[in-house]
Amino acid sequence: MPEATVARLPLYLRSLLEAQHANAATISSERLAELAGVNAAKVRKDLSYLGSYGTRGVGYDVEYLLFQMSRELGLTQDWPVAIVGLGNLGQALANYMGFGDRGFPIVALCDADPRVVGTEVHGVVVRHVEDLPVIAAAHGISIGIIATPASAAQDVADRLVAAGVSSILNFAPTVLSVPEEVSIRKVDLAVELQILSFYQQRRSGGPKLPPLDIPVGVED
Amino acid sequence: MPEATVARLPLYLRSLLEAQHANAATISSERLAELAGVNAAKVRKDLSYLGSYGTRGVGYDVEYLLFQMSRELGLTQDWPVAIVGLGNLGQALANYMGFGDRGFPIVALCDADPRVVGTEVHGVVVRHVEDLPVIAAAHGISIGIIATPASAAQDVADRLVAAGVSSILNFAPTVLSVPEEVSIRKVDLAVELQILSFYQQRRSGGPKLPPLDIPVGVED
DNA sequence: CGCCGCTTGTTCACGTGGTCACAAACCCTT
DNA sequence: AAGGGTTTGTGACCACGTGAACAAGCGGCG
Ligand SMILES: NC(=O)c1ccc[n+]([C@@H]2O[C@H](COP(=O)([O-])OP(=O)(O)OC[C@H]3O[C@@H](n4cnc5c(N)ncnc54)[C@H](O)[C@@H]3O)[C@@H](O)[C@H]2O)c1
Ligand SMILES: NC(=O)c1ccc[n+]([C@@H]2O[C@H](COP(=O)([O-])OP(=O)(O)OC[C@H]3O[C@@H](n4cnc5c(N)ncnc54)[C@H](O)[C@@H]3O)[C@@H](O)[C@H]2O)c1
Repeated sequence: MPEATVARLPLYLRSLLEAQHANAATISSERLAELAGVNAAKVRKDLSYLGSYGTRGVGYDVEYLLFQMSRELGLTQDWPVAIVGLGNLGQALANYMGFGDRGFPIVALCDADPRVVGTEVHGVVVRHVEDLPVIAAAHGISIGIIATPASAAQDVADRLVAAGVSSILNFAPTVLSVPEEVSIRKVDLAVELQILSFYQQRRSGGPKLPPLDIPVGVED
Repeated sequence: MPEATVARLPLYLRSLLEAQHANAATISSERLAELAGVNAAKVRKDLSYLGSYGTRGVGYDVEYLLFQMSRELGLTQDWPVAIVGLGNLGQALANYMGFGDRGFPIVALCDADPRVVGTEVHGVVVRHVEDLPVIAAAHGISIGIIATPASAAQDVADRLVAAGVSSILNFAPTVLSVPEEVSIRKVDLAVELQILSFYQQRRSGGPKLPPLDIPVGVED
């Protein structure tokens, strides 16, 4: 299945939940596309990777498609999550209710700062990052979230991998190297803002300054 | 310039800053590729969109490339940012130092909850979201961050657009519709976790259950 | 029972992005 | 001054993802 399709499945899932909430029994690819903000043809092609679960002339059965998609995304089981680094961001994540509700219970919190270790966040006691192997094994943790400063991120990633965690979500602005069999995804807010800045300046600044593509043939 | 290239420029920028920090005068595409975690040929092609700023046999002048790239990304000026919604996430973002340092000062905070309005976060007083037009105009805000519940996100987006904001970063798990001339980027943590879950189950669960692509000829 | 409108699933053409490979260009050494 | 080693910039090719179009299939209606 194409990576691009996988990345859209969660959007469809969310849209299906909305449709279900609105008591829709079936949904057309066009409506689903509208809810998910994509092209209808793309929706049909994506869904066809899951199997032929639609009915021509009718659409897709919302309940059934929800079940199939949840199964495909691995959401029929819970995936316990550990958060490492409980600063501003880590605490916000730990306090967020939306994860546990959706099958990603936050069962472990780790930090290296002795002032943070032992405190309680959202009902979970913060443990020392050294204890990761024991904690991970005890809870069957397979997903880890890194919310430490960039300087500590690679070390934390290594510890997570050593503890048997094979999926990592990284908020630190740095490139991590992990074994091939470990999935890694990154969320970098500074990058997002800079991308916005690029297009913003394209629009407003426009070509005020000359392109300045005159080569730097200066030395002579 | 290809969208994919634009999305990588910030990575190169960060890598160049690292190189600069390590007192490197020049840097090769290969080294830069290593730091940014991409292919070297891709680096060269990406950089060639900025102009021919390299020297064959030598590499790229770190300082000069930093300047050119900052200029291209619009980072030679500050872009004041407003955050709307100061719950868990919004407060974490407001307290984060990394944005102001990199040219994205957080100059305004808005919320709708009267218990939050008037409080101070990281030295900035939270204003009511109704006042957005005045606040935005006063500070010249062009970038807005939405950190409200999903149910309020579209309303907030409309308010931001009405206030003249033309770049939006959305943390709420919902699809927003905005005018064509407004850039929008979204960060959805639940989606990221679900993508990880998909590959996790592919690895661990593997094809334990049969593909189950037998059509649902059930009703009879 | 057959026709008609609707929606899916799939095919095809296209555009974008990624990778490879190599000539051109540069520095340094001799 | 010339040659060797190095690295850029780019052209060609390939893979992937996207969007449009359409036949096949389904339900409902007359
Ligand atoms: N806070 C935000 O809004 C925000 C925004 C964008 C990016 N980020 C990134 O997210 C990361 C965390 O940001 P933050 O504001 O929460 O930082 P923070 O400094 O508030 O918190 C970092 C936490 O990590 C802990 N830590 C440090 N080294 C550790 C180690 N080796 N093992 C375990 N824990 C360790 C610290 O004790 C601290 O509790 C940073 O990389 C930052 O760049 C944060
Ligand atoms: N906190 C997290 O770690 C986290 C993780 C993933 C996604 N999110 C998403 O980020 C968003 C914010 O999460 P949170 O945990 O901070 O939520 P929260 O409930 O803690 O805070 C939401 C804030 O938005 C304010 N608000 C509500 N309606 C508003 C309106 N119309 N105008 C202005 N402000 C309004 C509320 O008063 C509140 O202060 C949510 O959409 C959530 O799904 C948060």
